Amino acid sequence: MESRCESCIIRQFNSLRAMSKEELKKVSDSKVTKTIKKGEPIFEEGEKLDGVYCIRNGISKLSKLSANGKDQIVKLASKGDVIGQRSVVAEENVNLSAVAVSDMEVCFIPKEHIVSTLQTNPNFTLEVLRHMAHDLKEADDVVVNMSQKNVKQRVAEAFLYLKSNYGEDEDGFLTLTLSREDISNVVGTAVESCIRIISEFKKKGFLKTSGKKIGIIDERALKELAEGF
Amino acid sequence: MESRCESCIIRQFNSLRAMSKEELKKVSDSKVTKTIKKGEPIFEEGEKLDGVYCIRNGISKLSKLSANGKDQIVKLASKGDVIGQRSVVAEENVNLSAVAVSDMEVCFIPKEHIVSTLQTNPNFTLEVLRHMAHDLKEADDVVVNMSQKNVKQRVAEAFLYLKSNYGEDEDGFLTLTLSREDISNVVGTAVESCIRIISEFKKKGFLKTSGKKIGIIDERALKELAEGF
DNA sequence: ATTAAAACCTGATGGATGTCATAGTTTTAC
DNA sequence: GTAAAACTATGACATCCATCAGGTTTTAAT
Repeated sequence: MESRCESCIIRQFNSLRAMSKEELKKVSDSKVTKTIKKGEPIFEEGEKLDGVYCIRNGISKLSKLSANGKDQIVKLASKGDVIGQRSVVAEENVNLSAVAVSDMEVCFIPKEHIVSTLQTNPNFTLEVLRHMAHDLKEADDVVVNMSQKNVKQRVAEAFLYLKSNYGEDEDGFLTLTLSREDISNVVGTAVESCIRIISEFKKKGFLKTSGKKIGIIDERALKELAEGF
Repeated sequence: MESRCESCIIRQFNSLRAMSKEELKKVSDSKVTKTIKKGEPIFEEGEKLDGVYCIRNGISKLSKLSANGKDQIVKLASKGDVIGQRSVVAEENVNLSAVAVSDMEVCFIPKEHIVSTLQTNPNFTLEVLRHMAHDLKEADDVVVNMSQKNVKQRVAEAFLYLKSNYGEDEDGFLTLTLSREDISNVVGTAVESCIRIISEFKKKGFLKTSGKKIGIIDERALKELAEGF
């Protein structure tokens, strides 16, 4: 299952594409590919990371524990995303926990290679910077949504997000199946409230469910609801 | 009032300190110092920025308009902060509006100088990256606070933040006086709710007010409240 | 296949918070 | 210096949403 970074397609989607051949060779020689089962952690909030993780397959939730004991999911990361980068760049302990929400395959890249490339290859640094600028914008948007939209709107948005980012299967169900609790933790609400809203959306014909799988039937209605019409 | 960037103390607090003498000279030759009165905008959401603004004096609110017409304040920027950087780096229109909440003096730096330095000076790029990594962490924290803390806790936090970042005057009032509406927009709540909570804090002896000025009396109580005890 | 555990769902209830109405106070502008 | 405008404050009320309690269904383990 091992492979060379130089020929890894995933790399095209992230900042590693700005590395030179030699830099990439060093990374490839020292990287370690790991398999992570659904539910297992990649790293935990507060840990000191010795490198970053490049996601080859699967999806991870990045979350932060709040004072009241609830986990707020701040971001979902998938194929091509590099996680742990923020903390390596800032030379701080990691501020979020990463847990697999589906089986994953990731490459661990020791930070020495990242740090030394950051110090010498401005193209790479700029590429990382651009990605972080994008993440920051998204985070700003999340802040606004959290404070200005109600739970129903945020639940609607969450499903639209899941569809547009991870797609749906041949039966029209969202490819990424999250537990009701995970959905609640994305939305920032109580599990019961979240379930109630899903039921309501089902009754109104916006959604369909089958076990924990959820499918979007009326995307337009969800969009209008999320936008506040 | 004009001065050279090379001898500007402000620079020590931001990423410009990683510029070389020559780079800084070019910036200094092309920069334009502007005075902005309280209440006036520096730039508006959606605009295309031709440069960044380095704050020499005063404080600006960075906010985003939500679908329901309310302005959510995402960040307060002050002396030494460089604003507009995210959008210049990402080559996107700016995602936030910047409005002065006190009289300000800012230096406008054309983006050519920023972009060319980003492409050639890895130290500078890394410095900008570190700042952005820090902002991203803060944004993550705000997301968690917004979703997991109640309004009372967030109001308490806001005052603690204002004290620790901008200090208080000789009479014990917060140096930065925001309108009740601005406080509400930081906290993400209705003005009336915010005012009611301020009244409650006053009755409990946590705060004192004098006109729109607010002073913290019992910092410990506010901290405990914000942390959820 | 059986049982235990986990996840999902629904109802009842109370507290938190937004909205509307109205009045007092401070600031601004002429 | 005065009137208008903007801001601050408080009450009444409706709604949203979290919590608790109790059920059902699904999943996992033996």
